[in-house]
Amino acid sequence: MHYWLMKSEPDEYSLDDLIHADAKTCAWEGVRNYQARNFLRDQMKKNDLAFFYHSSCPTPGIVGIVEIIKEAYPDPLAFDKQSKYYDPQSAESAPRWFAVDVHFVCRLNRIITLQELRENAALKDMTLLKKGNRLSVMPITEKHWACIYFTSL
DNA sequence: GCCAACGTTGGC
DNA sequence: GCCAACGTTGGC
Repeated sequence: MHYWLMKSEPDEYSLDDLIHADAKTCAWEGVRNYQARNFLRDQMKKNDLAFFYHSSCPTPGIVGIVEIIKEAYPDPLAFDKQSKYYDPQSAESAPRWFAVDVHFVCRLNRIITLQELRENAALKDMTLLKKGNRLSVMPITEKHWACIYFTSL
């Protein structure tokens, strides 16, 4: 069992969008960073949990929890010429990019803001808080997961 | 393999 | 909109 943090820009796709999606489920597509892809493709397993993080918005932070319900499969947007995530170098016979399916678990009682995460000494080693970190999919330790979850209660 | 130029992320 | 910090591309 692994824990994750997944970023999404709420203008693009927010936790509310997921709550209102069919079966409260969506494909996590459009990851175009190799390190993030490797986590997603090689280490994300069914039943893993992930924090849903809102980025590039007025108050960045963790807003909810989702569950991985389908492990990695080729990202269909990479084959879609109409998509901004289209990648001509990703052949269907040798896909370069991958997606997983996630299902809504809960909204946190309150947003745990990036500022609050930074101010929590117990979280200072979190990948998210490392200088220059730009990963949209990253692992999170069980300790950090529990710490964040309990502060949300 | 080096590295300059360019593009992107994402907080502020 | 600014800009730091990366990641990618492509000439050499």
